[in-house]
Amino acid sequence: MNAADQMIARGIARRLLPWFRRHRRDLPWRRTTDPYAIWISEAMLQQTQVATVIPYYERFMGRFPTVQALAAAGLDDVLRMWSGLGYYARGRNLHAAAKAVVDNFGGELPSDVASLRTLPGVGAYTAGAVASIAFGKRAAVVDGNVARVIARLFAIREDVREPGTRRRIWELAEAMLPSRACGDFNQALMELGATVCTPSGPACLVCPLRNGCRANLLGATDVIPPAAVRAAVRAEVHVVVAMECGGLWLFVRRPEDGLWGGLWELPSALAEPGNERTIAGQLARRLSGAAVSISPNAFVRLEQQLTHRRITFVGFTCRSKSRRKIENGQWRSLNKVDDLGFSRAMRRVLDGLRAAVEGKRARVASA
DNA sequence: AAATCGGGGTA
DNA sequence: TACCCAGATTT
Repeated sequence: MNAADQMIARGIARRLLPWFRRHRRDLPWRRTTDPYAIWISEAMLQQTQVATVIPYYERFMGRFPTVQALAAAGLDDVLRMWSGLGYYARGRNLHAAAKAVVDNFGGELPSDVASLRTLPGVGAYTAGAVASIAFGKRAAVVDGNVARVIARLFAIREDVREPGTRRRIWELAEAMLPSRACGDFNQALMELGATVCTPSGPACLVCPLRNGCRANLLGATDVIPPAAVRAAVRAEVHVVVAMECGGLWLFVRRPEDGLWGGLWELPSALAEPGNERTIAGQLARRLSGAAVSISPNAFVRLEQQLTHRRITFVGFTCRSKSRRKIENGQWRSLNKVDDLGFSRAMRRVLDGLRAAVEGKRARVASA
């Protein structure tokens, strides 16, 4: 880092901290000093916007108010509270980390970056955030907001996702840290990125750092930082088999690794456009262990957009002669599955199934 | 270094 | 539609 960068870096906090005191949003996790609560919020905020997190945070803290409560809970219970929030490894890691805090740290969240980093799901960002915000330690953070703000302040035109660029941005973030109020300073940088120094159309006119910002002086905030190059979205078809026997339906738990790891679902399999019913038939036969006939028509067909794929769900019903015991499976009433964690996509499939079952019941009743 | 992992907000 | 969000982990 050169001397000019050092000069700029040291002047940031003096302008940013007063701005933050006036403009800080009132967020649930800013009303507490409990390190556990702050940690939960940071885990939920990974790749997830503030507005999305708020209701999940409130529910989660109501159900697991302490690290002991979280550590004592079952994984299913944790994933159920995470249901719909996405990136479910976060929930699994949080649960494992809570147990580690109880087992290895006497039930108190460690306060230093190195110890925090040993917890599953706690990376460089989260360790710095918890250390600085919850414990007042002098630790930097770099998230998407901070990377964008720093790239613009110093007119860094390289891809901020490149490791070399990331290292430079971390160094600058550390150089900018004031000697105290580091938690506020880190939050201020992120708040600025979220509300003023936005990805497109930043509000430079009201930015407290506009005078020292090289991208602003160059009129280059629209090209700094450069947009990410993203992988193409691929299309997939997932068939779903809703297998019923005596009013109960078969649910299975997905393997812990991979998409929607550890969540529950109606049994599903990857298919190709056109062979949905064939694949569904094979899946149904494998599950029931006997010849079964699946419905001629799909009870639901819907699309779920993920970041890197567009998944079409096609669901078929079938009736099993017996409720076979399936590993990681349960036979449940359709209306009593609130204790299971589902993906957003599977919840929509289940809504479609309930509607189809209700519709059939109504037709039978009126006949 | 690259791939993987969700779902929603916003222009 | 395209891009991004208080990233971490695995390969």
